[in-house]
Amino acid sequence: MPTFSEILNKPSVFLDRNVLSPHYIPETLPFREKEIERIMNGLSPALRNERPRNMFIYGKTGTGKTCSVKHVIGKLVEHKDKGTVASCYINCRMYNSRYRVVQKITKEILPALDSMGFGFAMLYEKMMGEIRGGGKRLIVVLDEVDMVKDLDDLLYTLTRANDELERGSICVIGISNRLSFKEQLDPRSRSSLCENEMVFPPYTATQLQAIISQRAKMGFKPHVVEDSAVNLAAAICASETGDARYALKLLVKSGEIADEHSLKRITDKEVEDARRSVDTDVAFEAISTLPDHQQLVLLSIAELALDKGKNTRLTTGTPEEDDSFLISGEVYEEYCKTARKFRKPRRSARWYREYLNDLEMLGLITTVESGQGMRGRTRLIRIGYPATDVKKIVEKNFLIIESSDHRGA
DNA sequence: CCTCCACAGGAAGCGCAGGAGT
DNA sequence: ACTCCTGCGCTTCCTGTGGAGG
Repeated sequence: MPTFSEILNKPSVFLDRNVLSPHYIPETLPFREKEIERIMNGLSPALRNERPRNMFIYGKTGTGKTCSVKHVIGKLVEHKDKGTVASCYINCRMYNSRYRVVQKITKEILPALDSMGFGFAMLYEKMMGEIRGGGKRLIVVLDEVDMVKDLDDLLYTLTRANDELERGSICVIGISNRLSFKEQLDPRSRSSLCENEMVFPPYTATQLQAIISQRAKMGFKPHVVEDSAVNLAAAICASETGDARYALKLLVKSGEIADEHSLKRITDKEVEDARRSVDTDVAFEAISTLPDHQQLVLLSIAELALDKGKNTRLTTGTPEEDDSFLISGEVYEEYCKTARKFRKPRRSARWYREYLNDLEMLGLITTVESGQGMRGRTRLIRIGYPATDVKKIVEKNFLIIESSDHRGA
């Protein structure tokens, strides 16, 4: 049995793990100089006590959108003549409705107030009072803005608020990784949010390589990471999505693997191993935090996909145009069975469709509208992760839930 | 051509939880 | 302690929608 001091004194390849965290904001963001300058220009009116124009930023995940905005906001509030500038960063995955967003803003600018349980009108008045009173130039960053359910209402509220304010103002910066969501917006809210638009392109392989090696130098002890390992990590990410966050995860995991095996260096092999491990970690995280019924739907899809795989095992040589698509209706039937098996009251078919949309948004499944050859209009569903893994994760989760239920009952 | 099927997704409304106002 | 109000998850009902089949 090791002691804590033994564990703490165990040699490690890491120098500073914080640097490798996706939340770390470096002093300089390579390859984003132009974008940062534009954001700074856009927000600079706040320092002259004017209202900055709203801004909408989009780009794929891990292209440095959030990082750049946080970087600029950080510089802004550090500025010596910041005057009445205030900022509020909101991740809309957690604050996904007009009510929650306004509640979060109010709590942020009025920390003394215990904002739980107020009605919307009350919160709104408190917020407005605070902005008016301080003549505040409030900058609200709405990250993953497409997650907000009543976004039109929210944007309307926030832009209308400016008309009511004779002192102070609200400026909205929306960040999204889905370009298409802009089309679903009400024309009025679209024009107000998109007063100023920016696109963050994905990093190229060489850019990723530079970013990773910069971070690796700060995060690991000298000469730990082999150059070829950095190149491999960059190549893996560039070929998949150009997601810099994924690249950082790979590095961290590689380091952990190296520590585990008491290795002094990180080579291609550790990166390869890390890749497999990161992929299952991501899936596990995404799936196990899902609400119960979404997990049940996912499990049903996984089981049907496995059944179908077995039946069509004879015709193995059809990787393209594989008919592993499932029909919405049959998945719902399977879901009802699964729900009964786990003694959960089943949700209605309408709500089940809503779950499908959520699962698709998370990239756990993909769906396509049925074309010809199909009867009627339905959705064809395909699972995004290996069905066996999904099944294992969900069933494990439910075994835990069930056993704790029994103890409770 | 029309009708039917098998769904998609909008609208309305319901019950509940939890805080405000009295 | 009570009533009122609000947000939220959900169901029920309903109106599209696009190909299959007669």
